[in-house]
Amino acid sequence: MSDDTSLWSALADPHRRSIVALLLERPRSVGEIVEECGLSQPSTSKHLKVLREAGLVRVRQDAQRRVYALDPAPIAALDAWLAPYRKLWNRSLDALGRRLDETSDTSTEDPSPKD
Amino acid sequence: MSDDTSLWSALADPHRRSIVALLLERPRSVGEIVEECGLSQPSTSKHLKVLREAGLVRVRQDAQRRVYALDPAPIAALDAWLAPYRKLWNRSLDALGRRLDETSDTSTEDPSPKD
DNA sequence: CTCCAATATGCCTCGGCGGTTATATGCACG
DNA sequence: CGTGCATATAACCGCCGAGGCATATTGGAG
Repeated sequence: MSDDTSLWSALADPHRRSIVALLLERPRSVGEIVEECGLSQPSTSKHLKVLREAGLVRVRQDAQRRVYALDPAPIAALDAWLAPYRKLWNRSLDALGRRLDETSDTSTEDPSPKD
Repeated sequence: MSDDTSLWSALADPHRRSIVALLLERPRSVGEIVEECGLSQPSTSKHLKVLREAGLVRVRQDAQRRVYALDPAPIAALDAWLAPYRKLWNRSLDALGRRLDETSDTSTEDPSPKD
């Protein structure tokens, strides 16, 4: 059930955004995630449950370990939500940039999210 | 300044997302917003305060009315946050068989969304 | 079968959020 | 100056979410 609200509220938590950022690098087991973001194991498991129910992550069972990985679909949904607004800020950036420069590409320059 | 968390949690509420969507069409006074999304006036004012403090909206005072309008900057921040993940799901779409001739730049290449 | 390691889940507490009602503030107008 | 409209704020309350601790569950090793 990945309705928009569960997706947004899943990402509203900074710890969960950290987890998502971790999983962007590579899939990880719960233990790794616990160690990386310094939360307790039960708390981490709960966050992972929220992310799971929001459709943001998937689990693969490997012996006793459970390896979590990002599911790109909800990210795409976010992107779709964002699309109309992107027009808006492109427009206003354009209005600004008209006086500044011709740099129309102010987008993806950030290789690593730290959040 | 609006940290990421206040931005995300501001958008985590469906009513606030409705308000933002309303303001995407055009700036509106509080009364209009109240009428459109069916909330009470105090509740609406609170939501607007949250959006204001997240930097998502700005106010212009017009006599007794206060006209709210979208500020595109935080939307751009969201877009920036999304960028690394967008690469991910582009990749997976590719894995599904889509042949995207992307060179190395999967950034905003002006998708020209239709109205 | 038993024990252990890895993870999930239940209960409890607490702080914050969203809603409502009542009230304050600010501005225009007679 | 007082009245009325538009909006913000205060005070209060119910609820949900996040964290901690203890415990259940599951799979593997011996």
